[in-house]
Amino acid sequence: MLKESSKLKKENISKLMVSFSDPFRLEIIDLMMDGEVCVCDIMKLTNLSQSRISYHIKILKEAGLISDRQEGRWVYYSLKKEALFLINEWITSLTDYSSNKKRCCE
Amino acid sequence: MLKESSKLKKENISKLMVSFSDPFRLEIIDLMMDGEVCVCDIMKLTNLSQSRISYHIKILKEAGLISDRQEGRWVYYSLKKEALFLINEWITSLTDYSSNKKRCCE
DNA sequence: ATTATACATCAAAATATTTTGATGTATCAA
DNA sequence: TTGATACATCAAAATATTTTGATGTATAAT
Repeated sequence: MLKESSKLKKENISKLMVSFSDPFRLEIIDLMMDGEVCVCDIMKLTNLSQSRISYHIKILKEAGLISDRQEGRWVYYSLKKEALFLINEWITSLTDYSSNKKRCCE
Repeated sequence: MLKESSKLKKENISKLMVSFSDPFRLEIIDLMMDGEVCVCDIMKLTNLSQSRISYHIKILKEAGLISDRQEGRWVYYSLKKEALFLINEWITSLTDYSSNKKRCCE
């Protein structure tokens, strides 16, 4: 069962998954795959409003998926490798189950 | 970028991720890791109402995460290996990026 | 045929999330 | 010190999701 096989608590898992559940957040995450971005970058590359982006960024941050680094007036956001790693591990534990379990009729 | 590296479309990704974004659905998924379950099993093992379970099952089904098999009055649900595999692949592509990308100051 | 079981579906209510536009704060440049 | 930029935060409105209780459908047992 998930409880046993994952280092993440169910609550954290759902928060992380919520991050991925919105198309606009996926866009933002997508941009972060190319490295650090600031809100202004995201504004240029998508056409979401500033406060809308800040809102989504907040969700991502509270899920522990991204980190921020301030440089003057800019705040740069990037994906946290550690979080990605934990998610990957969790998903893998889900996938692995399927090699152990058989269907009733197989 | 995700677009390039994944076989899943962004729309499908978010639907799959929505599946994982609700704690009750995670419970249900958790139960399915032990093999096929029917709604009545889920009712016994959690204490969600029948229609509530059916609702969540529907979300999971529409996301393509589970399959069903009817046997008399019972419908057995189970995780789709293929879907798990695709998610795993997508998450891995996310994680892999981090080995290629450097922070600005590293 | 009748009744019970297993589940789906529906509409309404409850609740949660998202968007918008306005305002606030910090940094910087002139 | 004034004005501009980058972003956060807020409250209200818009929208979406979830829950509930009722009803519907199919299967099966009596």
